[in-house]
Amino acid sequence: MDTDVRNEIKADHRPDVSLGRRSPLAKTRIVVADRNVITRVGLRSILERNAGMAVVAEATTYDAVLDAVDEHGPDVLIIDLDLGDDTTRGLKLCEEVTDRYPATKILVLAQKLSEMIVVEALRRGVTGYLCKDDVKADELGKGVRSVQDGETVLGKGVGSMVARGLGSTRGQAEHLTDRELEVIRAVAAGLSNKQIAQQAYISESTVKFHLQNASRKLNAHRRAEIVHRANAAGLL
Amino acid sequence: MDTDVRNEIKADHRPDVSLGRRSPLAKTRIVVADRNVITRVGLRSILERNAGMAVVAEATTYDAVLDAVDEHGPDVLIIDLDLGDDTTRGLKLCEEVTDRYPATKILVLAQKLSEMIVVEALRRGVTGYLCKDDVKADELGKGVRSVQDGETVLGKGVGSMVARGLGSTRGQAEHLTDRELEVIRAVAAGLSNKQIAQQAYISESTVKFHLQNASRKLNAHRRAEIVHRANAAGLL
DNA sequence: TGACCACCTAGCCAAATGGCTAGGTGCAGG
DNA sequence: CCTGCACCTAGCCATTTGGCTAGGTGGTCA
Repeated sequence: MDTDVRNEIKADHRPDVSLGRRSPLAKTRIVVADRNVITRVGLRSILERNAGMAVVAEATTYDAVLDAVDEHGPDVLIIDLDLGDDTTRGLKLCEEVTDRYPATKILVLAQKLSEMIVVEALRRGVTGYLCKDDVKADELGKGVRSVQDGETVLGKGVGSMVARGLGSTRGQAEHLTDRELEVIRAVAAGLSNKQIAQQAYISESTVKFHLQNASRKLNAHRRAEIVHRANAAGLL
Repeated sequence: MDTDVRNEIKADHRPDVSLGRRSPLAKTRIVVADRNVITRVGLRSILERNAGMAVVAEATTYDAVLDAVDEHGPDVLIIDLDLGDDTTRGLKLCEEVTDRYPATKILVLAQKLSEMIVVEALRRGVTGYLCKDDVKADELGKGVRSVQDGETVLGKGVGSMVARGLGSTRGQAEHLTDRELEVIRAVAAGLSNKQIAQQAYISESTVKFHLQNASRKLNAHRRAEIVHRANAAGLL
C-alpha cells in the first residue's frame, strides 16, 4: 500500500492521501528527523500509541531525511532543524521538501527558539513550529493533525517571535559569511582584533570590516552583543 | 550494607533493592527527571523495552524529584539538571540526593555540555554524565547499569572537560553574584558601561568593578568572552 | 568583635573598539 | 560586459574598554 508508484526521478504520488483531505481510515504517516535517539523513540511512542499515527521512517542526517521523504512520501515530516553542525542546511532542506514534495507538510520541533530560524523556516514553507520543552504530549498529536490539514501551528512564544521577526527584518535576515562567522567565533573566545588578524592572516582593518558587516546584519552595535546574538541564533 | 539504617525525618525503606548488589531477578528501578515529555517517554521506552528496567516515577520539577526519590528510593536517578530556570538548583538537588539517599545513584543526562556544570555535578556526587545528543540507545542501558554498580560513566567529550575543569579551576568554580549576572546580561544586550550604570542606578566605576570580578570568575578577559562563557555555562 | 562578603565609588592610563570614508581584487551570474 | 558579492586594506578620531590602586558601607556568622 504505501509503496508502488514511486519511480523515476523524484515522482511523487501520495498513496494514502487521495483527495487532499485525509480519510479517517488511513493512519497519518510520519517521518521523524532528529539526531537524538531518545527523542525519536519518544516521538514514535507518543504518536503511535496516543495519537494512532504511523512513524514510517526515522532519519538522523540531512541526506537521510530527503531519502526518507522520497521513499515514503509521508503526510508530515517532523524535524529538528539542528541535525548536523550547520543549521542552514536544515533550512535548505525545508525549502527542498516543500518544493519537491508539496503534499508533505513540515512540522519543526526545535530544541531552542531562535527568531532567525523561526522566521526563515516559515519563509521556506514550514507550517508548524513547536518547542520540544514546551510541548505537551497531547499537543503533539493535535499539532500534527493540524499541520496535515494545512493549518499553521506555532508553539508557545513562537507567534510573537514571528511578528517581531517579520516586522523588524523585512526583506530577509541577511546571513553571515564564512569569514564573518570565523571572526565572531574568535571574538567570542576573547581575542582582540589584532590577535584575530594574526590568526586569520588578514589585517586588523579587515577584521574590523567583517565585524562592522556582522554588526549590521545582526543588528548589534557592540562585539559583546554580536556574540550574544550569534549565539542566540545558533550560529556558534 | 548501603541500605537500611534509614529512618526518621525522611524515612524510606527500599522495597526491591535488598542487599546493595542488585539481584539478577530484581529490575533496576529508575526515576526520570526531565521537563521534556518526549524525552521522558523516550527514556521510559528504551529503558523498559530494551534494557529490562523499570521507570517507577517521572518528575518535571526540582521539588517533584525529591518527592519521587523519597517515595520510591530508586536505584538510579536519571536527570536533566536544567529543570526550572535556575540550573544551580539542579546542582543543589544532586548534593541533597547523594547526601540523603546515598543508595540512589545519579546519572545526569544533559542537553548541552557545560564545563562548569559537569565539574560541579561530579563534585556533588553525580556518578554519570551523558549528553542526550551523543548517546546511543544501547549505551543508555549500559550506562545505567554501570552507574548502579558504582562506576563513573562519562559520555563523549565529558572526560576531557573534567580534566581541564578540575585542573584549571582547582578549589571550585566561584559563582557569579546577582549584580554581576545583571551586568553581564546588560553587556550581552550591547549596552556600554555608562548605560548599564544608569539602568542599574550605580556608577560606571561599579559596573567596571563587577565586570572585573566576573572576568576573574569566568576566566575571561574581554566582555565578549564574558558573555560567551556565561552563555555556555547556561547563566543567561 | 573581627572576618568575610556583596556591594559601591574614584581616578589613572594604555589599549581596544566603533564608526566612518575611500579605496582595492577576483569570481560568478545575468 | 557589467553588476554584485565576498573579501581585503588604509587611516582618522572619539569613545569605550581593561587593568590597576585605593578606598568606603552594611550585613552575616563564628
